[in-house]
Amino acid sequence: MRTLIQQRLAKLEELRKRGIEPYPYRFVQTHHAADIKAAYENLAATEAKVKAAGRLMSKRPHGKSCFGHMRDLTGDIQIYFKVDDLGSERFDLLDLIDIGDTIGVEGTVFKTRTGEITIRVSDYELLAKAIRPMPEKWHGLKDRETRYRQRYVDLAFNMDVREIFIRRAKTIRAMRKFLDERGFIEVETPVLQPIYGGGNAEPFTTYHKALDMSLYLRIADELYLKRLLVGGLERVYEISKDFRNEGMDRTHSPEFTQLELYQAYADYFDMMELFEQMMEYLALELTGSTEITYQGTKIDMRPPWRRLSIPEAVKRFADVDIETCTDDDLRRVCMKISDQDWQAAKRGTMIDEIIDHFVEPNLVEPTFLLDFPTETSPLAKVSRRDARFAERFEPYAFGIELGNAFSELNDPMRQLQNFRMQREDGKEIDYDFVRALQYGMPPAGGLGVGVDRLVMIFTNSHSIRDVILFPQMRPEPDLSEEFDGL
RNA sequence: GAGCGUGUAGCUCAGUCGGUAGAGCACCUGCCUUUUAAGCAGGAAGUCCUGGGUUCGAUUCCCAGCACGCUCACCA
Repeated sequence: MRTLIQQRLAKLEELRKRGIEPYPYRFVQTHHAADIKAAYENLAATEAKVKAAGRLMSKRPHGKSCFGHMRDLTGDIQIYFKVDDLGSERFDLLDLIDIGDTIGVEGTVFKTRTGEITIRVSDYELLAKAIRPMPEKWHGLKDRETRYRQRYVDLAFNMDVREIFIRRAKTIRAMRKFLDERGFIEVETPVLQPIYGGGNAEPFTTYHKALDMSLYLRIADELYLKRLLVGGLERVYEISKDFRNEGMDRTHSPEFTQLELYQAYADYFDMMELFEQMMEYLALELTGSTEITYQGTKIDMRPPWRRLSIPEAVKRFADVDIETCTDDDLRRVCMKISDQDWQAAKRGTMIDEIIDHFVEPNLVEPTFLLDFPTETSPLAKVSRRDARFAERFEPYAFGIELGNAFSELNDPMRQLQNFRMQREDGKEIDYDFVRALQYGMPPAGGLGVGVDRLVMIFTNSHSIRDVILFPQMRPEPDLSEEFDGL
């Protein structure tokens, strides 16, 4: 390692000695690799000069000529250096250019005997010297730890990883377009919150020096967005980072992206339709088809999605009738799942447990799971059909929970009551939110969507870490000694 | 938090039933003007994750730790 870096540093010095700046300021690109391939016929016929830039990926010297591949945003293109074209001084200088260096080339386009489109370089320029050795050309960088920690190397060498993040950007762009077209206003609400709410998750805590107060990083945007409905904004959404101080696994990251939207005068049925339509729209925008294959399973996103009530689902997958069974019956089922203490557990908590364990894994085809127990849904309206349940649903596909939605509770006194129940579990009440409801919030449907999870589905990624550029990691051992003596 | 797995050259990986380690690519030195996982010849490169223990001797066995992965638990 040390010697490899030293060798390259020596080349860097040699370049400077020959009056070449290894880190110049600017290069004007006229074509990307993909442009050149697309416009090949014309470029070759007119012998037009192209200027392309990128990272040198391979180098195959043959005495007085040299082939290589260069990679830019759009892909790879072969480049060909010849002593006849460059003169011996410029040609010999190639010895000081390493794989991994960023270079700019100028030249004409031709096809080699084997038919590969290639730039015949008439002049070239070093744009940035790389002094660290690159991963292997054939196998690339595989080590997951290095890929996550040094995502820049992962992106530079694994084109499919780039593709994931490009598609992620497209997903979010399409989401915005879909909502903007329907009259939604994009807003920004506080990340730093004095009281956290809108979920039951554990928050991250931080501290503001000037105000001498502790603050929470938001776990959800819900309570602020609903205040905007009180203010008359009618349709709002926010795409934001939320933070939850809890375990990590393939579908949970402590820092994740959520879409939350609220629509006045709508209920949760409207949210189901909106969600279905959005998923169909996204699938078509991203893949051109409503059929999505994820980890080997193919499903069709086309509306309408299956609607399955919790009582039905539990009956079907766990063989328990929660409409007639006693708390003790539920307790017995929960005991089978895990041997923790269920004696004091609330009915809603036990039903959640049964859903997690027996129902979720079965929700592979697109499904709305609806009518959750009221105890675990304090921000939702009670069902018009059955007062034991809330008008709430969660959309599922491939067994992954993709969101959460309700007919939003807008009765201030009932909301206060629900908050007071939660306070028994040590949760602070957001009185300002209740005050806002006292001014009157229109009836509304609300929907939260896990953006990272959508991206997982649309990119066939197994883990949420694969769709987050810099996933959270424990610190690596001290790097400073790698730099000692440099 | 628990169980299992992984950690060896810059990268991808072998290997040592306990005797201080190998391959391919990358790197260095030669030769080669349409090659392409270029080729040929020669060379250099390792704290075998860390710390203890057993042993004449540990990269290998044992214990503890660290990092990462998978599964489970936690998570409205």
